[in-house]
Amino acid sequence: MFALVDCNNFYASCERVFRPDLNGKPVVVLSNNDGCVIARSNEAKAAGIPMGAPAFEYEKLFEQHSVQVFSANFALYGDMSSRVMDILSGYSPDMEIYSIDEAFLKFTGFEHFDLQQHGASMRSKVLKWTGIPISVGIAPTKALAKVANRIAKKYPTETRGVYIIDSEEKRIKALKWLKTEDVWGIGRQHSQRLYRMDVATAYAFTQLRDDVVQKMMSITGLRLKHDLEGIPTLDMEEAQIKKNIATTRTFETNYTQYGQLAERISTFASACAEKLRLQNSCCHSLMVFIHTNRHREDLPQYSRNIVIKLPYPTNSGIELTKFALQALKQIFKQGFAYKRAGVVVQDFSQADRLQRSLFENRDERHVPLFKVVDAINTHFGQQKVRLAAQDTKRVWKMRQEKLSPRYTTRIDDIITIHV
DNA sequence: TCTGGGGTCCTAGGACCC
DNA sequence: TCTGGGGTCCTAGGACCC
Repeated sequence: MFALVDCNNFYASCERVFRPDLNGKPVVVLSNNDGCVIARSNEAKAAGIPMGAPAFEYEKLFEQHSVQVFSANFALYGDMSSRVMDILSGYSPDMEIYSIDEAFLKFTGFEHFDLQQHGASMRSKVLKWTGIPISVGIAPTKALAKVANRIAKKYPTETRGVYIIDSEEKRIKALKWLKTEDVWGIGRQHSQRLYRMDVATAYAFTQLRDDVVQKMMSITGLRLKHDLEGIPTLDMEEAQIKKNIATTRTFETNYTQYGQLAERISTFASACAEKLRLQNSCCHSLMVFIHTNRHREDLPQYSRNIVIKLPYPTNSGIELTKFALQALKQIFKQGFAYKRAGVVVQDFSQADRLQRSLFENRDERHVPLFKVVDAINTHFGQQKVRLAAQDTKRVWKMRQEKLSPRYTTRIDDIITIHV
């Protein structure tokens, strides 16, 4: 059996842990730049705030329902996530962290365990130790565990947050209940096509012929179908090193000058380099893109990206910045108001097993240099040491007007308790 | 005025190899 | 009239996830 454990309204729940006065009240968390709603408490959902809602369009509704609005505090969410995952890892030797707020657990050899009780124990321990409410779905396959989790979340009173699909009757009932577009792995495009074929539930999807599914949704869709039928097809995945690393941002204001963009691109390239070093990778190529604001039809639009092959693999912030700026020079055009840009590094190899070339002029001194830079920045806080090409005052330049304290990762932000 | 960020996998088609 | 067979690698685009 597999369990899918999912934190309820994760970001909103994190904000509530240190603000219990917000329990029972509508809470939303905004994306970077305070742009869109990316998390909602149940009360906020009930108030009619959709996922992805642009904040400025919903200000009135926020006011009407006294919604508590927060800027994204990823330092807090990341730390809370690792606390939750630590606890869950005690419930099975085989765990896959699927996202910041979700994990699969595999129960092999748990035949003599009462899994209902096992799930209930996870739930109460995570709640007691972290303050985060979770839902647990347990079933013979990963896709069915996802379905079970959805049921647990939808009917918290009846299920007490834990639901098990352990019989054919329960499986059929669950699949008939689940709408096509809510199936894990069926997105908007496919669900629209499926509706045109009168496939409105997960059950109807499993009644399609294998070749029909494969033709329409490739091997990925067929695997999903089998998993929903109760045939374990999707297995646990090993934590892998990333194959792409991106650092991209929407700007607080429009940038029209090359110099402004160059500073941003330098910061993004440095951040990519740091993430590369963290997983011990070097990249062989890099992509830079710049976009104007696509929502402004009154302004001239321009959007381009360029991929640069590097002469040698690297994870040096100095080198990546140099190459990223070369790329930017090639695509920058005067006369546009830029709103978004980013750097994506790709084609990785392991940093300590590089294939070297006879003619490369790689500066070996960067390796020890960035070891020191990373050590200093870890010890004294993010971006204490930066390249001169980066802004010396601010790093991300985002609007974050409603940022909560970093309660768990910053000594100055620890709460004081008055007895 | 204001609209997020970061990933994965699969397929088809073209270029190229022997 | 008739023009082989079997591969690999790369890229772009489409779909999906949180």
